[in-house]
Amino acid sequence: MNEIIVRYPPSPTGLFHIGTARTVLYNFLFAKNKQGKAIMRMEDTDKTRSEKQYEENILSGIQKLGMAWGVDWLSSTDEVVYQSERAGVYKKYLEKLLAEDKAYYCFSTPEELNILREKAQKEKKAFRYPETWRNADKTLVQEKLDAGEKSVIRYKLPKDISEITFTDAVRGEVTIKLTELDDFVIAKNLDTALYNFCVVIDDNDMKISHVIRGEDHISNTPKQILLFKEFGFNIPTFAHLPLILNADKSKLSKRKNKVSVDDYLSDGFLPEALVNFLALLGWNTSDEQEIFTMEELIEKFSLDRVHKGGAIFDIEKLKWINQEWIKKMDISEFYTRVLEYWNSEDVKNSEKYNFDISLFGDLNNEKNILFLREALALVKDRTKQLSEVFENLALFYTDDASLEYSTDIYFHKKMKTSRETAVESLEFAKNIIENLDDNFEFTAENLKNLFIEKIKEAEFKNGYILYPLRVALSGSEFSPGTLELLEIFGKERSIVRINRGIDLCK
RNA sequence: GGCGCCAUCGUCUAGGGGUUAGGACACAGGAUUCUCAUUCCUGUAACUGGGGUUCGAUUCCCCAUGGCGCUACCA
Repeated sequence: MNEIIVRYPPSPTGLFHIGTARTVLYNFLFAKNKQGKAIMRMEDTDKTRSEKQYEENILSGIQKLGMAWGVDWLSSTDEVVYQSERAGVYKKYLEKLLAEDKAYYCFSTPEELNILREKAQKEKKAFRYPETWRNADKTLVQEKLDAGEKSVIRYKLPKDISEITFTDAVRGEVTIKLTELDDFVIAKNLDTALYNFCVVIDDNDMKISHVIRGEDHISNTPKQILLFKEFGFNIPTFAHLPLILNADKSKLSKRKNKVSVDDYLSDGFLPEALVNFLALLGWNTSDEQEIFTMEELIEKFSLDRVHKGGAIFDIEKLKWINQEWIKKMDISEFYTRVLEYWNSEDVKNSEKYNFDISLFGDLNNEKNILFLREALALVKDRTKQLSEVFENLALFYTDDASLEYSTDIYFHKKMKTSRETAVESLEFAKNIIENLDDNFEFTAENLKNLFIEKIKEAEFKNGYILYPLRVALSGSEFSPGTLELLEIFGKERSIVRINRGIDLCK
């Protein structure tokens, strides 16, 4: 059995795209599942559109997604292959085709061709290159070349083949008639080969066994197969993945969606969640599992369970998966991740997020670290995105004596509380706290037992006391548990906040 | 326009010749809790249409329809 080799084929013409990430992921999962390997191939033949910054963004994005899993996504590749550095290789093959009269120079200008294209459109016919230069006089061609006239190199479509059929690993047999094709351009010139040509040479040189890519490449496949055959190369197995779609079912695009992986990362989504979510967009196991570790994904992945139809990118599901991953974390991990998040360059440099972590004091100080960890523990399971955390922590750091909030929130129908009754409730709570024994351990659990008992004695409802107390402690109607708040603030700070509440209500 | 691909709840999907068409997200209601969140329970909600094949099609075949993709000297 031949070795399984796949390629990651990003084109550095934009920031690391969610769709690219999904393609890379599926290639990775497939290769790992088969104990094969993956090669990073930067498809940067288009010099005008390719940019170094995008290349770096893609490479680092792939690392970011893999890192969280303890997986080095590039480990199985010795290096990154750049198509832009392989022009010499392509040139040899180009010259070979030219010499064998399998390819030819074409001097038709884009303008000329466009006119024909529009004409065909009007006549409701498919446009085909009219083969003007297919059998042109050699000396004429040479003269034009010598004169430096602009030309391209076209592949001479074989006339003895009527159709191309290939077996797609996700779609089954796909057939395209050769009459649908024309003498397509394979290079701008000897030094600038184009995509459809380069990938064939590369796939062969790299011994690629499986080409896993987006559905938008189906129509390129027959052209490539023609070239594979022309050179006598082994034809890899193709697998065309369903597209990721906008809400309106069009191909996922910048105009209608966030498409850059960095955007999602800086919105506080975990790489684990992103990968988990992406894996499920177009693929699934037949069981009902939704949350997968990378190991499980690798173990269970197979191309024959890849869906054929496109899938809409549903941010709500992503949020849910993200929260599931956050809930799975222990508090130390959460602490580390949140800090990493606040300190990541994208978040720091973004105007959108102003997380001033100096709020938490000097985080080399043991006491500050401890307090932050406790606060994070209270906030963790209610977090959907890391971007919410800072705001949710604010209440722990505001000045106790000058807490600001509207006393309207003391009103609660079900608890039968109001701004007026709050004074009684708060005095009651304060009294309990002030009269604690010196050796009373100020923990949520102890406090709960004590409060429940005292409230019962006084024949109040739990909520009648605890709800206003929450408001006084947090300055908000929604917060972590009241007893947990007491514990984290401790006796003294709690009393200050309660007094503040009483003042505000009077 | 031409060619190709695709088609199960709003979304992601399972399923498959005979099923109460299953799960998850979202949404709604309820239980628990001191609120929100969590957790638990319940509910609303789908096989695009028409022909075949068949005792029986949502499932297989064909057609139509619809959606999308490609239609570059981009990838």
